[in-house]
Parts: sequence; C-alpha cells; structure tokens
Amino acid sequence: MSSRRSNGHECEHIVSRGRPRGFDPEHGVEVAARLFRERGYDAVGVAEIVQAIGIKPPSFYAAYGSKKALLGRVIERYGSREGHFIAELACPGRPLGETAEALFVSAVQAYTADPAARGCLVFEGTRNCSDPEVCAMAHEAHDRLRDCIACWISSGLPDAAAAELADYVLVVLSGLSAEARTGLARPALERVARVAALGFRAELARLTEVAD
Amino acid sequence: MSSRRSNGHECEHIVSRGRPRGFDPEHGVEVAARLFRERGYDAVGVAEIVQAIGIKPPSFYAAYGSKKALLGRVIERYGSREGHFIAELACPGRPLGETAEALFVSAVQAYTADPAARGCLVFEGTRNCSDPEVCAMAHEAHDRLRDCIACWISSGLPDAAAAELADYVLVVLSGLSAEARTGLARPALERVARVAALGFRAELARLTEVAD
DNA sequence: TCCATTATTTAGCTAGCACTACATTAAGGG
DNA sequence: CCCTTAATGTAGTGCTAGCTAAATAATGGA
Repeated sequence: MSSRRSNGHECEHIVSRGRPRGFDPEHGVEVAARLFRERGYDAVGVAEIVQAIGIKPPSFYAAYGSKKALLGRVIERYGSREGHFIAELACPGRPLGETAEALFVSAVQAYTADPAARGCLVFEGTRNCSDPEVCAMAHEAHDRLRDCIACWISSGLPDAAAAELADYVLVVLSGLSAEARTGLARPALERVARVAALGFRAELARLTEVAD
Repeated sequence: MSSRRSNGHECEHIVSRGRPRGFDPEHGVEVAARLFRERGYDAVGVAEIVQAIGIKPPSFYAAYGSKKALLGRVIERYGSREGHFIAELACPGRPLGETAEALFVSAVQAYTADPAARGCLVFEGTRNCSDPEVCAMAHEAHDRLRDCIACWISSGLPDAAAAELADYVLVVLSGLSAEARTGLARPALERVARVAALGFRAELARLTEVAD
C-alpha cells in the first residue's frame, strides 16, 4: 500500500515503466555541444536547442533539468575526450618537445575541423558568460586540462619547471583556439603551432641545462 | 520663417543651445570600458552602466545612441591606445626579437594591471557575444591590431615571413590575455611571455637564415 | 520676458529569455 | 481492461533586457 514495494521477485530488469522517450538524450547532448561551440553558451537559446534536437521544452527539461545542467553534460563529455586526446599523444618515453609539437598541431586540427565551430568549446564557448556559475564550470574544466598537461610534463623535471611549461602550453593552446575562432586559416595556425613548439624546446633545453 | 536660417553674423561659436549636459560623456565611456572589460559586453546591462555613470536611461541613449554604439566608442578608444602602446615599443632600429619580448611582457603587465578586469578588452570582452554585429566590431578591432603588428614586423623580411610572425604574435597575445583572465598570476605569465619570445627569436633566426 | 532648444525625470513598453502547469498519450503491471 | 508511470504537446508564466514617450527643468537668444 505504501509507495516503495521491493518484495516479491523484483530486480528482474529496471526497465522503463511509462511512455518511452522519443529521442536519444545523448544525441541531444551532441547537438547542444555543436551549438554551444558554434556560438557560445549565452547566444544559444533553449528554444533553438529543442528545435535542433526535434523536441519541445518540457521534454528538454525532463531530460536535462536545465540549460546549465545540459552544459555540464556537454563539458563533461568534451573534457573526457580532450583528456584521451592528450593521453594518446603523450606516449611514455616520447621526448617532451616532440609531444608538445604534436599536441599543438593536433590542437590546430581539432580547432579547425569544423569550419562553423572553430576553437575549443571550453576556451571559446563558455568564457565570459553572463552566468557566474557557468564561468565556474568553465574554470573547473580549464583546471582539469591544466592538471592533465602538468601531469604529462612532470617527468624528470623540477616541479617549478614543469609548472612553467604547463602554463606555456596552456597559453599556446588558448591562443590557437582564439585565433582559430577569429578565422585564421589552418595552414597559418599550423605554422604558428610549430613556432610555439620551438619556444617550448628552447625553454626545455634551458631548464634541463640549469638542472644539471 | 523656414527652419534653417544661416544669415546674419552666425558661426561665432557653435555653443550648446539648450540645457547643458550634467555629466561628461567621455567619462561615461571610461566607466563602460571598465565594466565591459570586467565582465564582458553581454553580461553588463544598460541599467548597470547608467547607474555606474550616475544618469538615467534617456540620458544614456541621448548621449550614446545605444549600448552597441557605446561599445563602438569604447573599442575605438581602446584601439587607439593599443596602437600607441605598440608603436612606443617598436622604435625603429630596435631588434625584432627584443621588441617582441618587450611587447609580450608589457602585454602581461597591461592584462594584469587591474585585478578585477584582467585580459584584453577586445580579446576577452567582446568575443563570442550573442550579437553578430558586436562580433563584427570585435573582428574589426582585431584586424586593426593584426595590421599594426604586421606593419611593425615587416622590416627587411619577406612578406610571408612577416605574416607568419605576426600571426604568432597575435596567438601569443590572445593566449596571454585568456590566461590572464582565467587567473594565472603575473609572474607566471611573465615567464610564459619570455618563453614565447624565445620561440619568436628562434623562428626569426630560421627565417633570416633561409632568406640568405 | 518669452520662446526655442536641449537634457533630465518618471514611468513604462515590447520582445525575448529560461522555464512550467496542465492535459494527453503511450507504454508496463496486475 | 483498468491503473500506474512517465514522456509529450499546448499554451503560457514571470522576469529581465534594451529601449522610449511624455512631461519637466535648465540654458541661450530675441
């Protein structure tokens, strides 16, 4: 008679009980990610998102809770992929300078892959948002990326040196993202990426020299 | 009897005829610039601007026309100062690498001078705005900066080489601005600026070597 | 002194935003 | 076959944004 009844032969399957959902929420996250990357969180309205997914507002709120919560899922998804992306390049034993150059060039490719949605989602889509909570989410994602980079670099170097190089990598990546967004062509960005790698190598050499 | 009567001894002085303005519009531009730099164009409302200036909305619209037009004046003002700032560093005859390093370091100082309004107004305050016209204005300002940099670099180098270095400088500056905004401390940013200058010098050496 | 001109004040408008109450539909469980 | 559960469609809420109409105040000119 009470609400929760867990007797009998339950736990067969926790199948859906009511009307089945008419769309794939994960696909909706993808669609939203695309829009947020194209024009930023603030500029994309819920009305546009639900139209792009092909649903109505109530379905949207039932599935995601709020626009902000959806952004959370978008960032989460993006962050995990970004992490894998870096981990792939940073094979153990690979020279740092080589990895850095590969990272910069790969970033350029990622940032220019979709001509309508250039740049990094975290760097471009969620910075300078009206909502402070959204800014905090972007900050978190940014810090995770920084940790990821710092962790990759910290091999045999003093902590301070590794932190310095990590900061440099972050500056280069956000600069590449910003200019990709502004419209700088891929070949030009790739040249810049290689020059930036030159700087990384020069500083790395200086740091290891000093360390000896 | 008609409206325009320009006979007699006119053109003595074009003094204001009606009630004098109770505030300084140029000061209002400064106030708005501060707010836009602090939190971005979208996040700052007209209500907040008029309150900060100490006027009411109608006075605001009488003086500036619209929020967008005010941003135009803010950008114009900022752009002219930015131009002077670069021109100051680029004394004729000064080695390019030295000027680049000074530019990067000075940019860091400018971007971290006001703790509450870090980063570049154009890079941070007007990018990824909801309004496409505002984006276009930011783009224009950005292109002017690029021209300014390219013009400085183009001394004795082939055009392609100068363009490449100008792109690099722009990437570094926007990266520094972005990370300044994110909260990276000034000393760390200065170290990054010097590393970036290392990259500039290395590429410059390579380019001049090839040119010979 | 009176008028033309311009700024300021009060009060409010319209449009668009994120978000939701309510009735309806589609599924499973007994 | 009904009941419960859950997603959907219709229609709209409240709020805030940028912006403005109309009345009032302060100046110069005749």
